[in-house]
Amino acid sequence: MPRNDKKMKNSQLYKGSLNTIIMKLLEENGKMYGYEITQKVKTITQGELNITEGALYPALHKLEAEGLLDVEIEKVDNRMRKYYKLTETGQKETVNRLSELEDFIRNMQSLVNPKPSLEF
Amino acid sequence: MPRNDKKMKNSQLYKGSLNTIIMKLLEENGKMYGYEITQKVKTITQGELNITEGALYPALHKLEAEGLLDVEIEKVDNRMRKYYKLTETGQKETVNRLSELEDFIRNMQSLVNPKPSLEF
DNA sequence: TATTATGTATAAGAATCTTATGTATATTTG
DNA sequence: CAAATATACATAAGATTCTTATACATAATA
Repeated sequence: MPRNDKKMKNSQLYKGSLNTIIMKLLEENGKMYGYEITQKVKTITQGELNITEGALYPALHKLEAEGLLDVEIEKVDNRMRKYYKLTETGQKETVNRLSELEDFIRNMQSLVNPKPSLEF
Repeated sequence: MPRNDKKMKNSQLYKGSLNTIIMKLLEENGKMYGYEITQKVKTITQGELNITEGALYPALHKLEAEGLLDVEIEKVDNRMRKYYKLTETGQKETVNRLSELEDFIRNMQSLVNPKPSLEF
């Protein structure tokens, strides 16, 4: 059974951003399951970012182990789903992560798009 | 001889962005040496991003090995400097990397700051 | 004279991700 | 209806990138 995923590989730039993405999506949507997260990200980025299972599931397990996520298992259509949601700690930490992301983006833009000192 | 660098550690988000930063700075400044790059980045980001030597020098060596950078050794004040500059290939690749960075930032903003469908 | 600044370098280990699998059920397509 | 695709989870091996800790050396400062 071949996996015909056309694995166009993500830019190295995404390395390190997965946890923040997961936490933000959970903050926004209350609870989500793994597969749903991959699809949501694909949709939002118009196919530009594809989260692989090999990255996603270990990340979810780690966030759970760190006490940032809670899990709740459901069975839908005879298929298992593991719904994740932010714990209270997770909610607080999400604020920090999003703040870090803003700083990061701002810094990257400063580096790449340096403002001319003055113009006229 | 202790290094008293107050190593406040960088956010994981920066992981994967170092090559792009180096190439952009070289595109902008023509040629730079390693230490100069660390200082420039520190200045531009107002101390928020500190590139460590352990990350920088291997990255420079790799970019050189990939044919994206050329190196030229100078001796200033009896101290060695290795000036790096983009090769022609490196210049072309820099355009791609910057384009990737723009896409990355755009995608992260879409994920984190989803637009309301319509507002009024 | 001891520390800090300048300057390069590498090695060990951590963290994150890709790639390749494995298992299982439901749905769609040829 | 059989095969492929979609849905849904999981892990292991290896690659890549980075942190941390060193190492060496000279110049400037406290």
